Amino acid sequence: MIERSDVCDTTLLDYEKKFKALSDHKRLYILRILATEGKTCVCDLSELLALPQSKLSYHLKILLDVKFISVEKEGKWNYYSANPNEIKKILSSDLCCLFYPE
Amino acid sequence: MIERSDVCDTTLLDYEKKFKALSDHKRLYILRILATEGKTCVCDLSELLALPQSKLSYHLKILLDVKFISVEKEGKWNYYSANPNEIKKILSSDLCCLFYPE
DNA sequence: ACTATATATCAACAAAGATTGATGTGTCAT
DNA sequence: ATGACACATCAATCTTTGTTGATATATAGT
Repeated sequence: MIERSDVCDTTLLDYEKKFKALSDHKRLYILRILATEGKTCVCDLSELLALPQSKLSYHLKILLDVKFISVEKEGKWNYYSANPNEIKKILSSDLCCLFYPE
Repeated sequence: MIERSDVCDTTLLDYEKKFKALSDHKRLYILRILATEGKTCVCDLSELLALPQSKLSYHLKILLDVKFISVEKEGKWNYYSANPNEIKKILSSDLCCLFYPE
């Protein structure tokens, strides 16, 4: 639970950053794919989303920075996956079904 | 409740817009003031937030567009207030306390 | 009608974010 | 060690947002 006393400008800046990460439909789409498909490597994502690799890396980094997703390195591949808990901290349970269908 | 079938790209574009509205700490701050203080006119907001009128109007419009706030005209004044329900549709209950302290 | 106040809107500019193509780095197979 | 692949990062550019100061509109009081 967030304490009222935490709700200072610094906190607002943190949330600004998180909402900024969500304020792009490409990134929302990426999140949805990762949430529903699970662990996925960049090259597969690139195909699924029809996004060039470099653009994808750019957007993945933004989502990574605010911890909505995380990476695991396995040999040549980087597997990305969604962090349900971080997402659920922010979004209403109704909205979560955008990413996590019942 | 949002149906899985609604979760198409058009929907994502709608959410993109809502998150964009939240992705600025000035606007988050405006929301918080409106949520806690209730109905407030632009001139009072301008003082409370130390924002010039024109900048404030710009940000209010963005919040208005996505229905997080609404206006009532009364004589010379425009009174803005937060729309708790619209905000609660989007944000987790934890996060809502950013705006609506228990 | 005139003036003052409250607010919205506009045009010019500045700043931040996104896209593109190229280059760099690490890993694997040969 | 060489070549191919997976990916990150970078610099240049383009696009979108935000800011500023000025102007426009509406209302209220005199």
